[in-house]
Amino acid sequence: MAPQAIPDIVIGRLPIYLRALQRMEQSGQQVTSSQELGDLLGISPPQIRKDLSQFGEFGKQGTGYHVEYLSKQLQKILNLDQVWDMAIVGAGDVGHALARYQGFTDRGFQVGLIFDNDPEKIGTDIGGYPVHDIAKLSESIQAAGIKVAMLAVPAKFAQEVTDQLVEAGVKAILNYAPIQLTTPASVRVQDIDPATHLQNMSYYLK
Amino acid sequence: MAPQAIPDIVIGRLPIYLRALQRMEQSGQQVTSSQELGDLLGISPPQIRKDLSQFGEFGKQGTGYHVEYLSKQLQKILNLDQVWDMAIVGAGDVGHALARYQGFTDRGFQVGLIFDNDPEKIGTDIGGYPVHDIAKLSESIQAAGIKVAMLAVPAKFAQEVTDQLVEAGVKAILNYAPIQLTTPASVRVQDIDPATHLQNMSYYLK
DNA sequence: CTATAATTGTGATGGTTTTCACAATTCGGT
DNA sequence: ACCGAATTGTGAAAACCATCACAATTATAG
Repeated sequence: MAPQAIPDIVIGRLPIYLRALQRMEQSGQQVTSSQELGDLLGISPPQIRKDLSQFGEFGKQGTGYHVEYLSKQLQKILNLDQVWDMAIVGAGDVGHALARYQGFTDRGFQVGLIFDNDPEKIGTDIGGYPVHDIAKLSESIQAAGIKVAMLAVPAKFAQEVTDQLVEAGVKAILNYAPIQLTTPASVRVQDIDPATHLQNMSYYLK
Repeated sequence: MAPQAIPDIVIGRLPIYLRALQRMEQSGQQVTSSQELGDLLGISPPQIRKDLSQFGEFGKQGTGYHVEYLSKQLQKILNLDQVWDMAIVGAGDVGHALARYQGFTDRGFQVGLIFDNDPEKIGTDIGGYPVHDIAKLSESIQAAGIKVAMLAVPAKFAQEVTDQLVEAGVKAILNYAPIQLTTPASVRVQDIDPATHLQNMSYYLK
């Protein structure tokens, strides 16, 4: 029998655990426990243990988890034992902020190519990367073997650009456009829309 | 018995429904169905019907939902029948992009106050709004009665600023800092961390 | 060396969420 | 006026997920 598939919801928590562990690593902490992680993250300790146990036995009874070891293991599980090149599509304010964001380093990602359709922007530098003509999107991405893209174009163009990304072989899209993208099941999409997140919270206001 | 509390997970889907409905409104579409919404959003039609039924009966059998009416109802449920003023804390790249983002209008939010601690930035204009000294954070937010904040400061300062926001009466924080914030239960937090979202998808790569 | 406290990994239990199936209703066409 | 197709709202069933409780193990202190 095939090793039981891991629920999406479990995968979604692993990067949260990893973020906390890397923070501990940086501060020199060597050991932690499901209790401590849980307190820190607002997640119940049994939940954390159960999530981790899906992938193996990483802890030691009575002692807890070795921070660096667990961190490395999670990185391996999440395919972060390599650095993923990313394409940024759209060199507006959001694309700009993403290109200059220092937080990708050490978390498994780096900027590869940036694209825009504005002749004024093409050829200029953003965050040290040249802006390429979106006309060459598919071609360049395919040539570079890029599998991950961040989409920061107006909603109007988002689906059309997505289709090109998919055609170019991109398998993961971080979507900043406030629109539901349609992709084949083999392509993952995660949406980041500040208004949607805010609306979620506003239910609880008043 | 108290009217059964609505699960968080249901609330989380309402803004998604609303976004699709507003798009339909803009394109002049007057009527939709759980089937059409489901196809569009990748959510099963019964799920959509059940979610909506938690709040009332908005549809008509045989016909579906009147787009404008349902949109208005969802806005009311989400407390979006008013415009919420927001504070932006941190006038770096992210704060900049948020201040200039045109997507809040018509979705229930608008920028109120912007803060930074950099003397070079204080007093300058971003997106038409003046940047205020973060030293006056609590005071100004309290005076303006602001309940919603977007946090775009370095991780290092995020908790400290959060404490001030909480003290000033902020009840909803959209957190762009890559760190787990600690707040009283009465304060909602939503995290936006591109690296975390990317790491989630990278599990499925390869 | 032993007792105690801490902690994991996990089977069993309980709770939540999603899906299903269908009665009830509406609309359009004839 | 009637029929068939479309669609909602919802109770019941199924699937999924989180919590609990505890045996097993480890470290520490006396």
